Amino acid sequence: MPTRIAIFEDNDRLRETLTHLLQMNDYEVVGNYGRCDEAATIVRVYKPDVVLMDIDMPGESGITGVKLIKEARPHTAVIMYTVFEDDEKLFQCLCAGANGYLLKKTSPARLFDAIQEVLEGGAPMSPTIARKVLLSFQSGAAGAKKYDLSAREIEVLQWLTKGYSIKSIASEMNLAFDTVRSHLKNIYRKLHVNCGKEAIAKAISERIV
Amino acid sequence: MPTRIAIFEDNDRLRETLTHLLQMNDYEVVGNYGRCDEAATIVRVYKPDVVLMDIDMPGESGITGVKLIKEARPHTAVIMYTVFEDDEKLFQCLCAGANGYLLKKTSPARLFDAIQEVLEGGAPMSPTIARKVLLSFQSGAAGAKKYDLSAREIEVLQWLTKGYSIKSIASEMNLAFDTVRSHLKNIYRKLHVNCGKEAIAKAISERIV
DNA sequence: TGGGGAATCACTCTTTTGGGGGAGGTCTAT
DNA sequence: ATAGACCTCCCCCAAAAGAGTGATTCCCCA
Repeated sequence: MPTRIAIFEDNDRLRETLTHLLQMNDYEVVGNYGRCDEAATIVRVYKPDVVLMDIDMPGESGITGVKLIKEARPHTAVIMYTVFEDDEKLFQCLCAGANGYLLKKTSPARLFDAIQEVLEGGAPMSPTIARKVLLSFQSGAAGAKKYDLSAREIEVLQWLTKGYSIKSIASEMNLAFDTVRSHLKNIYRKLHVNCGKEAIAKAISERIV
Repeated sequence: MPTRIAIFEDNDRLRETLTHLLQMNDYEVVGNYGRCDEAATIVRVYKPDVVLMDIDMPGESGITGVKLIKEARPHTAVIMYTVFEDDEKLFQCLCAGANGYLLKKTSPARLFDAIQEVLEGGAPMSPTIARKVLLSFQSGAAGAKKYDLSAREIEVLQWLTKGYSIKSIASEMNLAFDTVRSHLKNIYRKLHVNCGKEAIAKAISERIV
């Protein structure tokens, strides 16, 4: 049986074009919609295998759309299909559960590949997107250098981000309690924070450690 | 001029095969090595555009290899080429700065595509790898459900992970100081931690919030 | 050779946190 | 209606953390 596809895209012209394009290639388009407010109901009723989701639409955004679909029918594969390539929207989509992320400049051939890929459990992404995703993992030295942390300070910060108390850190590093505290004071100053909790939040979210 | 490629792979047979395969397709293999202890020097001297890097090798691992190469010559594109698809090794490679991650079952055609893709600033990944990467962004509800946190507790935890003090959280949420503390006590119990610092570390690294 | 940063440790003082209670209200499900 | 959750707030007390100040080494480098 053919792959069932639903399209959420507010540009009427593009939506129709996509629909025809897919139909000509033996896909079954089970619905095409200009907004995704009812996305949850739609996927429950029409049970698409794959959803192509735009981001910028009237009413609920495609980001919300992904959330709705993933809550309603988690195994539905959702491929974002958008012009946006800014980090903000990208990572919001990924966190919402998107299975792929294609830019609209993607060729039809690649679009078909992507649909196939996502059906096989992959995660199709446009090259620049994949790059952003991998870059988001880059860690360590960059952040530490940025804040000019010394080797010892980095070490203390690493223990801190594991949730260790000052006493425990001192014990682990074979240092006096006050020495660790001294390092921490310098760390807080360099990171522009006022307490260990902020330091942990900053260190982890900016991947300093 | 042809693309310059260096190969780090401890299996002699595979290494030779790869070398010939690449040479037959107009790539210039500037070196192939059975270990990556000297990777830093090698990339500095031979200036490859792309490096194919195995993980399991005698001496330094390929993960260390990526770090060395990225420190020595950051714009060198490194594609992991390995049989491993466990999360541990995968994310270590990505954090070390890998630009791509291919499983050894990848077809030669796809390998060439990947080299081209990484040269164009992309991030070639085998489908199952790409999937793991995207999955690592899935956040929120999953973790929160796992630890059975209530809506209010999640809200408090979110403020906490931003580094807010109890007093500030109370102020932000228009609650009494003791109410926030009460929520925190329950959060700590549910997360199996003993203090806010541990809670922040756990919440962020497990993407509970 | 003198300055400066890093690393080490010490003391005091105040504020913040965590752990232990308890208590009253709402809401839901049985 | 009764039990069990959340959510809300209160008290006490001890431990931990933060802020300020200062001192001693060691090593690098200008």
